[in-house]
Amino acid sequence: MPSETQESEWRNRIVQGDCLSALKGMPPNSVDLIVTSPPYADSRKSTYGGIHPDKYVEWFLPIAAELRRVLKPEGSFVLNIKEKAVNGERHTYVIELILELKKQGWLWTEEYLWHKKNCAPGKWPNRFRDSWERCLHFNKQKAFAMYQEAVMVPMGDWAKKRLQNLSETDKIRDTSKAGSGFGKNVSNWLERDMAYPTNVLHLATECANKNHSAAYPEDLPAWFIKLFTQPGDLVLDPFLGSGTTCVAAKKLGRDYLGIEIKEEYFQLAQAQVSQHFSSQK
Amino acid sequence: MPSETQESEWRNRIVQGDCLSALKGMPPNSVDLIVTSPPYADSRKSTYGGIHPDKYVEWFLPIAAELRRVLKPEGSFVLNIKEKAVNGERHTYVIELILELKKQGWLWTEEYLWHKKNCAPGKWPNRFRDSWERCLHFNKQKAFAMYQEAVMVPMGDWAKKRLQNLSETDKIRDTSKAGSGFGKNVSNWLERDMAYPTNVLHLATECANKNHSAAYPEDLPAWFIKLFTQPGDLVLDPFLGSGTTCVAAKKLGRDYLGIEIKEEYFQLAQAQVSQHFSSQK
DNA sequence: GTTCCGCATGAATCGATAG
DNA sequence: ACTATCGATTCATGCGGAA
Repeated sequence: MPSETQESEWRNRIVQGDCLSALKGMPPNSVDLIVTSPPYADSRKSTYGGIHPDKYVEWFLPIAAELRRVLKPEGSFVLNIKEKAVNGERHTYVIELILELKKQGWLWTEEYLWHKKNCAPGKWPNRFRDSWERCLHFNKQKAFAMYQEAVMVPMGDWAKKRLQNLSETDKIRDTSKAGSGFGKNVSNWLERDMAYPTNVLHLATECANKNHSAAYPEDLPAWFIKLFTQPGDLVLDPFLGSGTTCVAAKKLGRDYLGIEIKEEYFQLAQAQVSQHFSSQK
Repeated sequence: MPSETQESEWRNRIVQGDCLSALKGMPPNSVDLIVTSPPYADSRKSTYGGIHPDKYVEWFLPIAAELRRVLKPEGSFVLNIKEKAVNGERHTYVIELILELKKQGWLWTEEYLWHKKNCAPGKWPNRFRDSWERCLHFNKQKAFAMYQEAVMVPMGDWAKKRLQNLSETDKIRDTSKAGSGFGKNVSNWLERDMAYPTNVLHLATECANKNHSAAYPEDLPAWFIKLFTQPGDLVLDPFLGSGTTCVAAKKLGRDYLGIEIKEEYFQLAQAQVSQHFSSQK
């Protein structure tokens, strides 16, 4: 960790260390977006020092307070998380966390979903395979940065047909509408082969043939990075893992800052990001 | 409402009245499955007497206590619900309700999702269209009835490719085999091509062109009815609305009980169910 | 009898305006 | 300052009429 708290020291770096300590060294109001997938409760205890579900909220809250401090007022915080099933029930630490984060001052703006196209197989007597995770969206204030056009998607089939066969009367009608001042955005209609997405991301999980267990597809942080930042903005992941968030940010021309406590993952993350640089040049 | 509390009085009927009062007249441990979509907070205030978001939990809890009383020990309770956006934030009444239901003794077994294929349009500066709702699954005890085979689905790409590559003669042969009742082999193949679903239901909302506004596609209760009951079991919907749950139950050979307070919806629900009867005969 | 196209219609939400 | 109402925005779906 650098001892200076100048902003330039906190850009395009991967820091090894405890994220709470590292965050405390950072200047306030300097991050545009936080995207992270924290260690899951009790899972992979051997590899990551799992947190017991009953202790999860109290473990996370001090970190969240620091995240709130370093985030810009118009910034966003996206938390990818899913509660485990414990003793046949869904544990409540995630929803308790939402309530506590609100007490901390966070606004719970939205709950996006990651609907996994392919999820781990398995069979249990009391439940099916879990194919979704929460992407909780928090803010410091009601007015925050959002660039919706950056994530538009092609429209449904019907639109293609419509646009192909756009009749003369249709065109005339649209024009006259605009002329009379009612249809304020003709361009919207004419250029309309793209639509805004919904709050569900339907992405596949990353394939397993990489030499790390990144259960977080690059498309996930990439989507939120496009949606909530512009090129040159700073993206923070306090639980970097194998580096996915930083790679996504760099590929999109954003600055990144990753924090990772485990030596092994820290090395891996550095390698992933460097690899991208070299392949770029 | 009947004054008797004999079980036969509470099967294959639609009751008009306040659901809390009606439930209190019911015998305990008599229902196999409760599937319902209660009036959403503050919505349809004009037509349904909307409940204020801040009062939602306290309004729902006494009803939930009665539901728990009438549910069989091995029964399930599926609650389709989604929180509103209030003042730019997602309201917390749904997650507070989960915590309170647990205090009441319910087990929060799972959270299924309804991922809507088509969701309401709209554009806002701070969020996208909401295309999902929660289907919270609660139980009285850890061991409950679940018939997973009843909701198996055709397998994914692997099966599709196989079917694509089948020659026409193969298809005909397979079809005729199946149709003629031969072929344990065929059924084996079919079973191999079937997989257990996940905890996400990807269904379209019912379209508006019907003469009632059932914003609850019949496939949704039907799926849970198949999953958690057997023919002859009793399915309860304490907020019946236009009757969708009862129609789904009856079509699947289950007994039903619907409770609806609004005269208009009560009439509509009765009509819907009768219509199904007559078209059956 | 098909296929195609036009159209109305939402379990929505926000911001502005009015009381 | 707080609540109530209204207009604007937006797109997948299925019906009905047309080709």
